[in-house]
Amino acid sequence: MAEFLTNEDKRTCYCGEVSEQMIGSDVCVMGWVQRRRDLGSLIFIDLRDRTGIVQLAFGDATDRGVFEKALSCRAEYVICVHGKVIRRGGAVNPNIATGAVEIDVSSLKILSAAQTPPIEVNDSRKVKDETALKYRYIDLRRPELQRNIRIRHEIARIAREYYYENGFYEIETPMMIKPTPEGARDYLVPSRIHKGHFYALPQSPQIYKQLLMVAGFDRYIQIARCFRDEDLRADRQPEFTQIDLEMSFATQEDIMAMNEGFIKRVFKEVLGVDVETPMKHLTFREAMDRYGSDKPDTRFGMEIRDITAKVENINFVVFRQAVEAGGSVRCIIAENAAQELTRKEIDKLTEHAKGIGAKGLAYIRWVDEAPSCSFAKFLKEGELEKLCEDTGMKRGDVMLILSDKDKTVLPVLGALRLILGKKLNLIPENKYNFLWITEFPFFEWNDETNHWDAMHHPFTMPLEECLPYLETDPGKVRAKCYDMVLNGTELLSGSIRITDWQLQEKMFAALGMGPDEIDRKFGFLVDAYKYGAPPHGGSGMGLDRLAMVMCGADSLRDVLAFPKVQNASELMSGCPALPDDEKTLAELGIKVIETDKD
RNA sequence: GGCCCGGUAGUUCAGUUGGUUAGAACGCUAGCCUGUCACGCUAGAGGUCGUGGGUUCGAGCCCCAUCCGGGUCGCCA
Repeated sequence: MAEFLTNEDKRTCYCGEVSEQMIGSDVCVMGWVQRRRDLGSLIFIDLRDRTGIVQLAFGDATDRGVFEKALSCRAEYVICVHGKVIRRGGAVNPNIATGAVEIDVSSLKILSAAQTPPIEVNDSRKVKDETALKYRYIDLRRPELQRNIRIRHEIARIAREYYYENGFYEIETPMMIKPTPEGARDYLVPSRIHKGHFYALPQSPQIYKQLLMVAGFDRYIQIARCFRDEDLRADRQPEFTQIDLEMSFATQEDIMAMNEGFIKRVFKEVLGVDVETPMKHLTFREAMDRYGSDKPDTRFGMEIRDITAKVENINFVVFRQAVEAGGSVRCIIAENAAQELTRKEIDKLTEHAKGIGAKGLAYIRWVDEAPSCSFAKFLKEGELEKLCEDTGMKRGDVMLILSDKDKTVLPVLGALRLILGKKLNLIPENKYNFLWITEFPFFEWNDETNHWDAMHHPFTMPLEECLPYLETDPGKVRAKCYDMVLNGTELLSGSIRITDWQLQEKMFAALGMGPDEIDRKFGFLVDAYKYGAPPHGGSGMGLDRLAMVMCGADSLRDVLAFPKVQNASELMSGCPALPDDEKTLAELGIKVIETDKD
């Protein structure tokens, strides 16, 4: 039978706060039993709460009843103790903050007698995700997760403080909105009153925040929950949080600077790291050319090089065909990697490259006296040596060469670059490389639907200089759109919005929407811009991703309290689920149809 | 939807060419122990080998199917 707290049980401090300054004073602490060490007539209990651990001591002088209770304590019991802080009788434990002191316990209440937990609360004992997530409420007690969740809280707190100080209003936008077929799949919520109709959960507060600018609020911020019904990744959850903002009468530079200010502050306050601002800028084109990615990790080099001109005299049909088809020949050079990158390893990389769209991968590997080359038989005397010399390839290096359309060559080399960076340990830890990527293409050709899609979203302002190409050459149109990238992770995406309704209609038209469709889907937005709209723009920063990088975690799961697994279910509660009474579905006018698994 | 990896005790794992009663560590239970802190020592309990089917004299191991978990490509305006 559990004991209860009374008015005398007032916690005086957290476990991790008990210090040498408190020696001699009476304290009351509460928490979970981390471990009990029973030495016979001497018992020690490590008591844990969110701040850390303090040792409780029970011995000769301890009241027998209290001693018996201490004896009965097991892992994860929740207890409340009163006692006196004393210097430790034995050795100091340098591994914990409270290692010089202990509490000589005078009373103990067992508030909850825990069953033996299925998993241990211990950072050093790795439990597989499946089990850990099923018992998430236990796993979350681990110091590492406690710390991550706390850091996440700090980020959110600092965001609010910073943006409030800068004149932003926090305004909530609806969580139940109109479904749109554009972009990611919506999560749908059925309407009881309007049978057969659905609300969508927002993929972002995009349109509403723009309307808040039209409404004159000038500066808006929201720590906004967003939903996308797409497949998960380590850095992608179906439900995620953005630090979402919008500013009126602001330029792209103003918005970037505002975000930089936040990043500078949050890194300083949380990690003690000074972030240099203004951050470096790279256009989308440059990023693709040099790193094969619109979110390059610039913590290491190995940049992509265009060697089309250097191989034009080589009579290798693969290169020739690619160039004739409008493509290019490009390479990355892994310096001093020839020992590690064996023929077998290169074969693996080739397979990987094929898996992501390349037709093949050529290489030069220079380990012995003379370099070996996958297309040697197509080379004339001296050509290989000349190629090495021209590209600055040295003995000990490996060059990976790809020839195809740029659309294939660049991302594949970019992916190989990242794999090699990790494999060859080229990525320094504790380094934070921030970067703005700008001038994204507005349109992206969709091979499946055979029309242009908006790369960012259709409310993005094109660069003025690109307006003439809108109808003639959409592929050339670049946008006032910017991503903040940190160590290869896209942290933020934002843009200046179109505030001219006629231009907005033009953009919709370029995306293949007829007047009726525009009116049906976005009529209210176009209308809004007819009644006086300030120029404005904004951004959404991934709070989860920011927390992930700041915590040094590999997965969003490590910074979310209750994450979902790969198939978008949650293992603890077992959602999603079919409502278990028929009335619920009937009221919604919904009938579930059994389908074959496809 | 594709590809790759995994599923054996409460937990993390080992398990040889298919061969006796499936092992270890930690955890758990009991006993002993006055300075431990991953306490120590002694003893003990604990297994539908993810599930279903097949091959075989015999399957944790081989084959087929399926479920679950992880990574990734597609997808993510």
